[in-house]
Parts: sequence; structure tokens; C-alpha cells
Amino acid sequence: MSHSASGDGVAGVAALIGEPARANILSALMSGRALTAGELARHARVTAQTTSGHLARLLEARLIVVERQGRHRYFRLASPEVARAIEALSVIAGAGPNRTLAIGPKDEAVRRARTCYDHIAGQLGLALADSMQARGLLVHADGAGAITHEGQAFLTDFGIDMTAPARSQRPLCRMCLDWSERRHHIAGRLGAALLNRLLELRWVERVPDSRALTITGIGERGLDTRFRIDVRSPVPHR
Amino acid sequence: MSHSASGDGVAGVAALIGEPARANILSALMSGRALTAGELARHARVTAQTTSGHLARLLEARLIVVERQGRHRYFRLASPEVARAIEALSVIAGAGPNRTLAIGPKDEAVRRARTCYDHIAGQLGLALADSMQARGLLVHADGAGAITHEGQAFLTDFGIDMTAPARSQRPLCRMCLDWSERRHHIAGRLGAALLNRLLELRWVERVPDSRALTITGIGERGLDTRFRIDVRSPVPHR
DNA sequence: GTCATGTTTCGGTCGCAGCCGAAACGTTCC
DNA sequence: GGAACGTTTCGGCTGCGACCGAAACATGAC
Repeated sequence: MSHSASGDGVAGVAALIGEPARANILSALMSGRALTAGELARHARVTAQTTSGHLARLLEARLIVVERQGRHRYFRLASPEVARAIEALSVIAGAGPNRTLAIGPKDEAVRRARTCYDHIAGQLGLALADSMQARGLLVHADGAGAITHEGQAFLTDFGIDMTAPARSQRPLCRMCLDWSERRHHIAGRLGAALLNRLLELRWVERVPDSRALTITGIGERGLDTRFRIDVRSPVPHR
Repeated sequence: MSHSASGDGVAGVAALIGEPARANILSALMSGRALTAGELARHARVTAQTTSGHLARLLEARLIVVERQGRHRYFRLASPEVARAIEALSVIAGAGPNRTLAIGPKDEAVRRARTCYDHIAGQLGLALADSMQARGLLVHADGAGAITHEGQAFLTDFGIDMTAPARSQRPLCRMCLDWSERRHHIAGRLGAALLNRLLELRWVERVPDSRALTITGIGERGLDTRFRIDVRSPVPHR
């Protein structure tokens, strides 16, 4: 008679995510981009009417937000917290019985580098975390991390200002467990800033209709000189 | 046609959690204790038969594990990852429209100190994190944390050995977002060790049928002398 | 204005899954 | 042995909600 606070609300949110069509919608939005209702309908593999209903429910529960633009409506995840919950669910789902071998060549690009809401995941994400750790820019002890003074300097030089006062409540540097690699990569405000900067420099580019990121030629060279990351080498599997 | 990896598995797990009865079961198990099917039936407010079915499905999905003991079957959450996902969902659920005022005096104990799977949450959890931060035992920068050398020494002296090689993959020190306070407390192996030690010392005690923890007289004094935490003072709200 | 496109509302069908009663099964205690 | 208790299986009921077709409602292009 006291479990109202915990169980009830959780069930509602989870039930919302627990519908295949809605889960597909949310997964598509995990790319971090804002997508239209029509695009989401295609991702979810249901008709536009059905999608419309789902979107209405997701909006009411504040899992997503919308922005009108002409005759389109662009949907985004409402907050990093929502992305976190979905990622946490992915971790459990991925840990299932025989999931490890069930990946085709199609997903290879996704495993190499992809967006995780607003930061970089996949092998590139891990490599960035490992590299910064090895050079003393980041204290990344066992799934938790903090930026060192050297790290602050490095980032400023790289074009990322992390010294600005936190106007948002969001953690500066959080580590996010990767569903494909089962290790942590950089999330939080730093993770978002890194992704932005890499896109800005055109070191990586988004792949349409996918969470995947491609590493450009400039990116390969840049990652090598600035981060000592050799993109072509076999992936570190620790 | 490439979203099999993300959306599908997530939907299954979320649907499992998204049933009120099952959510209640999982919430009850968030206390970290192992409970019998009968107890869980009472928590979930459904009959034993119904509960049995739910437990079977949760077992098959590996969200929980079971241990026989005589004519009882004791259920536990399968892993910290499961607890994480549930906590992440709680955060979203709690952020809903007018949830902030919907708490009665009954929940006050739960807000003061409670278990969050296997570590301490609530105001006491925050106080511990803040205290260790202030004394330089923990680098707890914005939602991510690592133990300092001074921290290692302090913990050893306090009866917690964190220097042992990590036999499990589990993070040493992770920060967990609190659904009632919206700030981070200490989780990971350190969080679990702290809860264990405090129970061992009888500084805190479990409340039957609840996630709540009570702070004993010894505990009050101990927390004051060792951690500089004044349990009686108005809670720090930052 | 007309037409095309993106999105929502309405109405009705259908299937899944949660629920319980009854009964069977297994274990412990006396 | 029998009785009590905890748990599971079976069968049948019931209701919620996901889905689509059709049509209405917007917005923008011409």
C-alpha cells in the first residue's frame, strides 16, 4: 500500500515504450535528429494514422516534443533522461540469450560509429574514451568519469569550451554503457559537445535514415593526429 | 529494415515492465531483497496464480532469477543493469506533470533513506555523496565519480576494501540519479559496499515490506563523527 | 481557385493477454 | 499417514488497445 510512487508511474512509461511501433519510433529518434510523422511511420512500419495516434500518446506522456514547421511536424526525444532509459532497456535486451551472433553485415557501420541520442557510441565512441583516458585528459574509472585540468586545456584548444557554467542541470561528463560493445563511452554534456564538434569539423557525417556515422578522410587523419586513434586498425577489444 | 537491433528487443523488455502487476513486482524487488512468490503477489495486488504467470515470464526474459528454498521460491532482480533500467524509467515517470505534490507523509521515510537495489538512495544517499565529495574522498564531478587515493585509505579504515581486483565487470563507482531528489547518489560496487557496511554496523536497518531504511541511534552518532552528516538537520537541498 | 501532400479524426474489427476460479502438484509439519 | 501451506497449471471470460479504411482537415504549390 505504499508502492504507488514507484510501480505505477514506471508501468505507464514502460507500457508506452513497450509497443513495437512506438519502440521503433523512439529508436529512430535515438539518432538525435528531429523527424517528421511520415518518416516515423515508415520507421515503425505502420500507417500514418496509426503513427499519429502513437505520437499523440508519446507527446502527452512527455517522452517526445514536437515543433511545427510548415505542414510538417518535427518530433524529438524530450530529454536526455528519456534517451537514457531507452539505452538502459537496450542493454538488458541485448544481454538476452543468443543475441550476440544475430548481427548481419548491415549493422557493421552501426557498430563502428553511431549516434546515441546526442553523443557518439560504437567503436569510435570507445576509442575516444580510451584515448582521452590514456592521455590523462579524462579520469574514466570503471564506468564513471571526470575531466582533468589537462583535459580542459585540450578541449579548449580543440574548440570545445567546457568551462562555461552549467546552465542546465545536465551532467558534464557521464559514461554511457554501449549496447553493442558492452563498455562505456562518453556521454553527458561533454559527449554532446564532442559529437557536435566532430560534425562541425566534418570528421564524421550522419548517414540518412540511420543512427550510423561515417568517418570522412579528414576525420581519419584528424583522429589520428589529435586523438592517436587509428580508425583502420582492428578494433581494441580489451 | 535495419532497426531490428534497437527497437525490437527494447519493446519486448519494456512491455514486460509495462504491466502494472509486473511493475509492482519489480519495484518490490528494487529493495534488493529476495522475496517469495506469495509476498510478491501481495505487493502486486493480484492472486497467486496470476503472479506465478508473471514470474515465469520475467524469469524467461532473465529480468529476475530464482532460488529454491524448501517450499518457497525466492526471487531477485537478475542484475544491476535491470535495476538501472527501472530506475531510469522512474526518473521519467517522476518528471510527469504534477507528480511533485502527490506524496504523502507515508513516503517520508522512503525519501529520507532507502535502498535502491543494492545501494543507498534518498536524502541519506545524497548526504553520503556530498560528504565524501567535500572531504576529497570521491571525485564526484557532475554525475560521474571516481575514488581518490585518500578515499581508498578512508574506506579501508572504515572497513571497506575497494582495492581488491574487480572480479566482476561491474563499475567500481557509478552515480545513480535519484527519482525522489533528482540528484545523484553513489551506486556501483562502492555503493553496494557502503550499504553492506552500514547494515553490518547497524547504522541503518531495513524496514519490513518496504524499501525504506531507518537510521539507528548508533548510526546517527557514527554518521556524524565519520562522515560529518547531521541526520537531524534540515536536508540540504542545494 | 484547384490539386497534391502531410497529418489527424472517426468507426469498427480483431486478437492478445491479464485476470480469476478450480484443481492439481509439491513440500513441510505433526 | 493426513492436514496445511505455497505454488503452478488449466480453462474460460473479458476488456483494452493496436490496426486499418475512409474521410476530414490543414498547408503549400500552381
